[in-house]
Amino acid sequence: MSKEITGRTENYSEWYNDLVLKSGLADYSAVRGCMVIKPYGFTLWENMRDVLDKKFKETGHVNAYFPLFVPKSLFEAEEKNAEGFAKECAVVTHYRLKNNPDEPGKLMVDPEAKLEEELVVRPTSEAIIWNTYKKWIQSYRDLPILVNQWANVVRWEMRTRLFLRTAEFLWQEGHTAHATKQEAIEETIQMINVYADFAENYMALPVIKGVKSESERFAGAENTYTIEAMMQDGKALQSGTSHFLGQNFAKAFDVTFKNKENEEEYVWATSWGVSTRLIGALIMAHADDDGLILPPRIAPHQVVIIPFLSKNEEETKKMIETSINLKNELNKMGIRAMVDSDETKRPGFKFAEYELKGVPLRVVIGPRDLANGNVEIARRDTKEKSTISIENLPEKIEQLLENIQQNMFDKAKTFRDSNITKVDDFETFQKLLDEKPGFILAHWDGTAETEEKIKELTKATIRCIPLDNPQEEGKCILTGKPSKERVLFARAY
RNA sequence: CGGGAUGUAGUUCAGUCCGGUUAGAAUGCCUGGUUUGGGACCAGGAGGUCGUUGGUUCGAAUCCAGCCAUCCCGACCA
Repeated sequence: MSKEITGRTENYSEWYNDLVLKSGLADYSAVRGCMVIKPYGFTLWENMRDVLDKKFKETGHVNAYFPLFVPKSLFEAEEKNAEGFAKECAVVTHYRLKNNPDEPGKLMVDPEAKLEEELVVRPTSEAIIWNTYKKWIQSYRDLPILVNQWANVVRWEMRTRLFLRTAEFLWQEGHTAHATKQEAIEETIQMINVYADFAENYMALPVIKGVKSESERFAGAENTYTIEAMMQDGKALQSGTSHFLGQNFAKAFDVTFKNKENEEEYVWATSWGVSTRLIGALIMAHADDDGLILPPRIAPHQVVIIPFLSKNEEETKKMIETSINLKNELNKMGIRAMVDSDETKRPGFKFAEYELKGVPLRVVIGPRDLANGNVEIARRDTKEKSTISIENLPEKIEQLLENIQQNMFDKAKTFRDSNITKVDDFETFQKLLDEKPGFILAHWDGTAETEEKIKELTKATIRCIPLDNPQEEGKCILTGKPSKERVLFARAY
């Protein structure tokens, strides 16, 4: 009642904003395009981060930290990369403020304190990292270098949206250096697989793995792998990328090593990243008009236990006790459970509040339940309520959480799959994008010109060329030229 | 960056067109009481640099200009 959420069908954008703000994930800030990630949102990010970090370490990576600032001369060294990001770089030009003599109490940039060389606020860290790697690498024995960093980056976007596109955002960026091309390519593929595994098994977000077309490729990369997810409005969201950088950065930063044959060679590189944008994906893939629906594996709270308070003090005490015992048992099993015994809020209010926050499972313990040895359980994903015996409750809850996790994935996958259509003529292609938004598999002649033209006509872009794509003869949807496989088209965030 | 809209109490908004006492409502908040199986009720109370800076005026939330922020559409975006 107090927190009205705009309906999904009414206005999808407003629905999204309402959810982010009212569920307590994030807030706007006084800085253009920058948001505050609130504790609830940050806990969610921490959970995602912890899972990913573990996976990175399991695959041999270590964390490090590189500077926020990149001297302009370093930044521009890899030309394509620099050019790709140039338009959205924040630049530090001065290092001091001073009192404004014309306006007492106000500060001004001290013109005397101009930097000799401007510092670019990193939009990504390849430049500063490869400049560093040059010092670290002399021999094949120094390779591979498998480093990741958790950091913030800044991209001065014209139009921002909470989590999906903000001027500053949090992410991780892996930067690896290898002795052979083969090894670097394997690394690139390994990491896109790590991302896909994370998206599907933790975020319950089905993704399509693929390769970017040349025009959608990361600036400075030889090849970009991507995972693409479908949102509930049928649009695609690029959810993670892994780049094979070839020797581009090694050449730009003169990073060479002596191989076993005592020959000087350029180092092979990869980089890969996912960001807080994933939280946007989570919302748009799963949430409904009542609020967020978070997958149990990363939800800040997996279970909320709400004791009903009774006039009978003794009874109330007992319900709270039972609640806390259950919480402790769940915690012991590694389940993130909380008790809300706040007397000042009524149960109905709490129900609505935790539904808004997307807590996967709600356990209600009231006098009636207590007397019968039952509790009421409500799952967020299906909104089903059931009364179950208190016997073996923790085990049942554990099972239910797994069930919810799986159900969320299945539901999202069914939705996605039913919104992927094979199309063979351009008229249908155009019509479908407007009438039934989703992904379209269509033939493409492989040229950037055709891709550009299709984008102009339909606003749809090639999201990726799926991996393990079935090969089939066909004709380009636009030009009719021969094509050997279908590629994935969609309108995208 | 272009077009449109908005900015008044924690929140949502009225008041602005047509300047004039002490700026209102709902909700939220605080206190007390009654309540409690799906967003409770009664009584009392606190809470506002009207986004910001400047201008016009005897007088500005109201008119004008700049700036800041947000939303929507577009352009742009690995």
